[in-house]
Amino acid sequence: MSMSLGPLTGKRVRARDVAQLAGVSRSAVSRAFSQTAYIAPDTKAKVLKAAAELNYSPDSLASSLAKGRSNIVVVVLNQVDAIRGPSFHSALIRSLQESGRLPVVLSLSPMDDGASSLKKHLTFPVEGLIVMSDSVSVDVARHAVPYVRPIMLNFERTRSDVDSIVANDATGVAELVNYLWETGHRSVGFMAGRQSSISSKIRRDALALEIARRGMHLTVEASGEFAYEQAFEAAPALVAGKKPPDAIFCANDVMAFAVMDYLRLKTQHRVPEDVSIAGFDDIFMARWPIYNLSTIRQDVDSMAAAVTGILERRRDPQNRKFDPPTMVTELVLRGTIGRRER
Amino acid sequence: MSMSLGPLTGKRVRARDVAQLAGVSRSAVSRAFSQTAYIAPDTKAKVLKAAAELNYSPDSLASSLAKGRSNIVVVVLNQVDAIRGPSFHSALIRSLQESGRLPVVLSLSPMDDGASSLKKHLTFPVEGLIVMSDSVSVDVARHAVPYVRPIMLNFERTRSDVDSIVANDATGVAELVNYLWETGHRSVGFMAGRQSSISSKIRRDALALEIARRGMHLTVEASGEFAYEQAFEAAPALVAGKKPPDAIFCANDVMAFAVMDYLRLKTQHRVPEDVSIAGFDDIFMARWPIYNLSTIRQDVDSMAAAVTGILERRRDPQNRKFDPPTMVTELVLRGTIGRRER
DNA sequence: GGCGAGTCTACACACGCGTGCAGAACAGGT
DNA sequence: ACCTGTTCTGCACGCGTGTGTAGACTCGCC
Repeated sequence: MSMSLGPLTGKRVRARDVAQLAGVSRSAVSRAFSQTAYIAPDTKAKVLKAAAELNYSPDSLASSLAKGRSNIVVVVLNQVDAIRGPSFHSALIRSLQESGRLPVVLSLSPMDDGASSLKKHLTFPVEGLIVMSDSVSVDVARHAVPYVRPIMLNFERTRSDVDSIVANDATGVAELVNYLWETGHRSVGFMAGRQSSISSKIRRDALALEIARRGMHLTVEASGEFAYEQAFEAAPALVAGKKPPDAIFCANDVMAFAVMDYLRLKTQHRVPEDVSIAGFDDIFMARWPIYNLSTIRQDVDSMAAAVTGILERRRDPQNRKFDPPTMVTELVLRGTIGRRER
Repeated sequence: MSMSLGPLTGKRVRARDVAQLAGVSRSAVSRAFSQTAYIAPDTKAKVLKAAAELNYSPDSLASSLAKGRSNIVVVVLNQVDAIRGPSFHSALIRSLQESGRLPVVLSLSPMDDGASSLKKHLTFPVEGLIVMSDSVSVDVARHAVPYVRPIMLNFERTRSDVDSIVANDATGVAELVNYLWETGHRSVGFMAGRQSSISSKIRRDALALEIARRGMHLTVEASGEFAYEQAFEAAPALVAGKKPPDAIFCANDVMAFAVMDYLRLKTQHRVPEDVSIAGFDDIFMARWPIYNLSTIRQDVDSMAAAVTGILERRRDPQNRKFDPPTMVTELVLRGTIGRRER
């Protein structure tokens, strides 16, 4: 299998080498690899045989140049583990490459709004631009690659010149509140994410709405910036009163871990006997027995597939408008939500 | 700032557009953006002004094609959070892009050795190939991109046709063992990573060597596959005897968390009073107060910089041999290593 | 054998850019 | 005024591939 090819063997093999070996013209080689172009079956077979022999495949970049259609998709993020955790990043990358696209990752500094860095680095034609960073605005994205419709995954409000996935966070939150109600919880605290984050706002609004509908009470709120350290610092405020809320909902899982750790390390409150905890995302650590967190799951694989689906539809530019895919959330019940007898 | 450019404004601007606006030839535009080519200062200024006006920068892919030198670097991994955690991935991506390279991420299925998938996806010229997956062998990497010297970060044994970074895991482990010795530990258990992983083997060998040198005892070993779940399952074996080891060293942090969680959830052993725990990597969770893990840190930023440095040196192909950069590790002492009175 | 219809191949150009080379423009010296 | 040297620009070709088009070739029929 590994034929021990010497040190850094020669140059890449080009179409003309294959043509020479197969005894045909270079353009015949090109046609053999094209889906649409016309070519006699036996010439095609001859070419493919020679190509396999030389281990040739067409240079996809030169091909992009010639066709005027690139297969490069740029994924913009701040940190790999920012919004949906590394698992979504993995799923997205894999989905892109399995659909024959080339994922290029662009990582921004935490506070970079991308205005200059996007234009500096995006000096090549792209098929798509996927923005996972919530510090990059729609305007910046549109301006950085004016000839393409960006796919915004930071949940900025929908605009016509932008594609996005409608993450149905509100439904998931409603489901959670309903379960909390049924299990006897009446007062709820909320740990918010970043101020600028739309998803944090969506989750908070849904929480407030559903709570009000049932006559429950949103008793206390704090902001944890989506990060463990800040949430740990902010946690005391959530249980400061004489009576802590029945349950605390955190805008993501990591902050839920911080609240749990604060409660067990610094207070006498037990989870879930005294305080119930719920998170959002269902990252891999939520299943660890020490947390065993009840949370709202985003299906990262179907989200990634949805992104690829958008790119697929947008290949035909006359698809002006179509329904943005809606992502379903799932309430995952583990051990951090108890029952309150009434 | 955001001048509300209409919906999907026209095509990309090319060099000839700039040339026309500046009143020069297209090649003058090209020269204006070149570092080496000769051009009169005022023509250059004229061109750059026109370029700024049109928001132009040269297509880096077409440029690669023309120069016969690509700036694309492919990063191969299994999962984003596989070997060194997402933080190294972030650091590497950023280091690459800041050095003007284009990072393309290729994510393999967990068991994929890459033999076919690498050849299928790498259909374009690359400047470098960085392999972070330990399921991809040197031979596969060499064969997938025969014209380039891969940079292997899975610590396979050094070969002349491959570049790699010498991660000085052994020194870090020696430092740890020395500290364990000084704090009175005499018996040590080891939680290994994957069988196939070279880094796990390096760490185990270093541990065994240093322990033997001091007349300490490597009393028990288990394998946790670098993963929390498997480590949690394997943890009982480490403390099964009538007397658990004084300390347990885990080949990475995540497995250390699993062992700690097992001990506190399922046994009476306290950390660090009864059993000391040490990990490897210093991922962000190691600082969480519930773990507060003593561990061996890899400096992800300098590792990433080292990778970029290798690419830089290899731009000149006559640099046949140079010393591979050595990464220093640092012993991070937190709360999971206690003192044993003797 | 000649001729028309049909099938396929090779030529040539294009994609956007880098760069060797020839020659234009210009300055300075005699 | 003429020559030499220097400085710069534009022409033209090449990077590897896709594809419209003209024409070569085959085949069948009269």
